[in-house]
Amino acid sequence: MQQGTSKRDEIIRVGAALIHARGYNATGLQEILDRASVPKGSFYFYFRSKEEFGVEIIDHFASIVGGIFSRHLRNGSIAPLRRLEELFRFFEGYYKKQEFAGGCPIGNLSLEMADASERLRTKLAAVIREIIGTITACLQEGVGDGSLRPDLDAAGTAEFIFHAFEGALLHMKVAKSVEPLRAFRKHVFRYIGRREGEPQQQGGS
Amino acid sequence: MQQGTSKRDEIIRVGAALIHARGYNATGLQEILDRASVPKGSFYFYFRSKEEFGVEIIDHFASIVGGIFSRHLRNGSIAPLRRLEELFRFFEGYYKKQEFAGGCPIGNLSLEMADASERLRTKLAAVIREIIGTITACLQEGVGDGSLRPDLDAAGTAEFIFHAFEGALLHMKVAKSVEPLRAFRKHVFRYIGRREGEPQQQGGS
DNA sequence: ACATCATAATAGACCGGTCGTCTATAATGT
DNA sequence: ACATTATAGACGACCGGTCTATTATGATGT
Repeated sequence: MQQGTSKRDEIIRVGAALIHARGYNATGLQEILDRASVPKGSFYFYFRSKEEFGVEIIDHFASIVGGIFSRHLRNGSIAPLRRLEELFRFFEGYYKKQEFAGGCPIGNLSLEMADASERLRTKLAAVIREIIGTITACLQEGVGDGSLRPDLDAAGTAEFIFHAFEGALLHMKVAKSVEPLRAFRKHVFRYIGRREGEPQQQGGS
Repeated sequence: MQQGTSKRDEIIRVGAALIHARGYNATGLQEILDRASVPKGSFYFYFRSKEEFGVEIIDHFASIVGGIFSRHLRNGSIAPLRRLEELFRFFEGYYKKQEFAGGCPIGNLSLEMADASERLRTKLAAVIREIIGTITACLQEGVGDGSLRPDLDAAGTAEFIFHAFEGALLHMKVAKSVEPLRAFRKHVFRYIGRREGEPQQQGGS
């Protein structure tokens, strides 16, 4: 009985992987179903339409990506700025393993689907809002413990960091290189006040 | 009628607009050809394949986007930092007019096509490299005239600015709001050293 | 002027894949 | 026995990119 659900989950799992690799429009239902060994007709028993399925795929990605952000940024056992560092170091390792393919599934779907489906657009916007919220909370902790300037605009800075990260992932995907992620890390931490592996130098206040 | 070429250009013009609005995969040749009033069969007289056509579409976008960057950032009549400000102000106005639809055509195609076509990927990477180069040159001018720290890593900073900008456009597209672009401008100029919120100029437009 | 010929351009057939629907069947639980 | 849950896959209508055959066009040689 629980296996009934697992079949549905399998469609989502396989579909998410395929959509992450090829994109939403370039991925056909047939291919997903073939790989999941699920007959065509069953799809419309589990999902109302491809768009409906897309919403669930976004939920799936949101829980994975959001989970990574949360696990790192809410880890109370290390200092807030350090958490940020570890987070982006983690992503760098992950994407190196993937040979820079795929990129951010949320970013990919955002650019591909925002103008095509209002349903998916609002869903994606909510996911992004939450991720930025997680970063914001971490920065606020940094303000609280004195490692960041007391007048720091945590929400705006978190948003800016998210922008730079997404842009770096885009650049990484197209350049097939770690370099964009390196530049991102270096400048993000310089911006918020931490030097990375470099001689500290007066940044001229 | 030596506009044999103009017919070809018309296909590119119409195709670029459609691909900018809907994406590469979601745009069919048929729709492009219908709107350009060119029969289906003629397409393969002008272009070898859809991918070949894609390369030309990227060239088209590159000349438009690259042109905007160049026109602003190589304008010797105003100070380098001011050029950057005007550039992003210009984009903000443009996207407001478009109601935040479309986003950056280069960014869109990068995420959609980088893993699907090596041909398009390298082309897109080159376009991005050139844009970052234009920003780099502008920053170097700023270093030269003393408005930026002498030890500024111009190339890395330019790259970082590009990342943040692309990320902001992504966020703008999905949130359908100017706010991401506002946050981007505020933090970018805070990072490179210009204080915002202080009346420093009249909106010269 | 006329026939010839290469090229420019068009027309539409072609096959395969798309999403989505439909009916038929099998497993399950009460 | 029977409704419910799930599987099965054919089918339709349509649209995708590509190809081959055909027709305009225009230059050339006599």
